[in-house]
Amino acid sequence: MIPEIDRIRTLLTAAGCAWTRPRAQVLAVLTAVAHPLRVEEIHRRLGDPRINLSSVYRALHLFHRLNVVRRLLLGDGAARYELAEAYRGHHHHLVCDACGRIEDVSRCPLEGRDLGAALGAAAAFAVRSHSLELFGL
Amino acid sequence: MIPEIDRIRTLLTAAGCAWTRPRAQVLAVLTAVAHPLRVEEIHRRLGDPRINLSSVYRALHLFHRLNVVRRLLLGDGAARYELAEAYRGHHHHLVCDACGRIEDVSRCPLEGRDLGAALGAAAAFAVRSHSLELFGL
DNA sequence: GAGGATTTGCAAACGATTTGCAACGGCCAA
DNA sequence: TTGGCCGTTGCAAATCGTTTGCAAATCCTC
Repeated sequence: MIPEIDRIRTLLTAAGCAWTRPRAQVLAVLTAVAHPLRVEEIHRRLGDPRINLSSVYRALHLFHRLNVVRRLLLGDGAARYELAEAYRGHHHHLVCDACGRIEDVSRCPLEGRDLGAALGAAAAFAVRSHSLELFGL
Repeated sequence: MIPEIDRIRTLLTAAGCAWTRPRAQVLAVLTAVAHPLRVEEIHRRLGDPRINLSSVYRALHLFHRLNVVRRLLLGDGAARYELAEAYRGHHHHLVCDACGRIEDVSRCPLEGRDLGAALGAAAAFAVRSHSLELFGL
C-alpha cells in the first residue's frame, strides 16, 4: 500500500471515521494523478460503477475537513481537488488562460517570507495559509 | 460622473458595446463599494427593480471579458466581483476562515518579483496575472 | 458472527448561473 | 429630431454542480 494512503487511513480511524471502499478508492485516484481533478472526473476514474457520485462528494468533504485534500476553485463552474500539502508538498498552479490546462509548480515565490509583515496593516489577522494561482499562456 | 466610469464607458463604446442602463448601474454599484460583491448583492443594490438578475450576470460577463471587473471564487458557492486592477489598483484579499469576512490589502508580497524566474521551470508559460488569497483569522 | 453506529446508493431538492425568445431601447443616419 | 436596425433586456424555463433525506448496506467492535 502506498504510504500516504496508510497515513491517511490511520488519520481517519483516529478521527472515528470508517475506512470504506468509496473513501479508499477516491484516495487511490487522487494519489495516482499529478494535478487537481474535478469531482466528476474522480468519480469516472474510480473503476467501480457501483460507487455513487454523492459518495465521492461526501468523501471529499470529509477529506477536506480533515485536511487530507485541498479544494481549488479556478473559474469554470466546478471545484477541483488534490491531495493536501502534507501529502503532496506545498505548490501552486499555472492556469492557462487559453486552454484551461493546469500544471503544478513546486517553487513558491512566497517561501520564507513573513506574510503578515509583508502586508503591513491588518495586525489582527493571522495568516494560516495562502493560495496563489498564476494565469497566463 | 466618476472618472473610472467614464473611462469604462469609452472602453465599451470602443468595443462596439452599448452603454445601457443595467450596465451603467452595475458599474455604479461596483465603484461605490470597497469589497467584492456577490451577484445577487449587486442586483439588490441596483435600486431599480425593473432590472433583471440575468442582466446583471450578462453585464458582469461582458465586463469580465473586457477586463473591467475581476471575478473571485472564495469557497462559498457564489462568485464575487470587484472592479479590475486598472480601476482599483492591484490588491489581494484576507479571508477569515471563521467568519468569512473579506478585506482588501494593497501591499503585494510579490511586487517587483520576476515570477517567471522565481518559479523556474515552465519556461513556456508567460505569467499574465496572479491571484493571491490569504486565509487566516 | 451478531449488534449498533456509520456510510452508502438513489432520487429528489437546491442554489447559482445560463439560455431561448419576443419585446425593448440605445445609437447612427438622414 | 425622427426612423429603424441590431444589440440588449426581461422573463421563464433549462442546466449545472452540489447537497440532502431516507432506507438498505457496510464497517467495526465484541
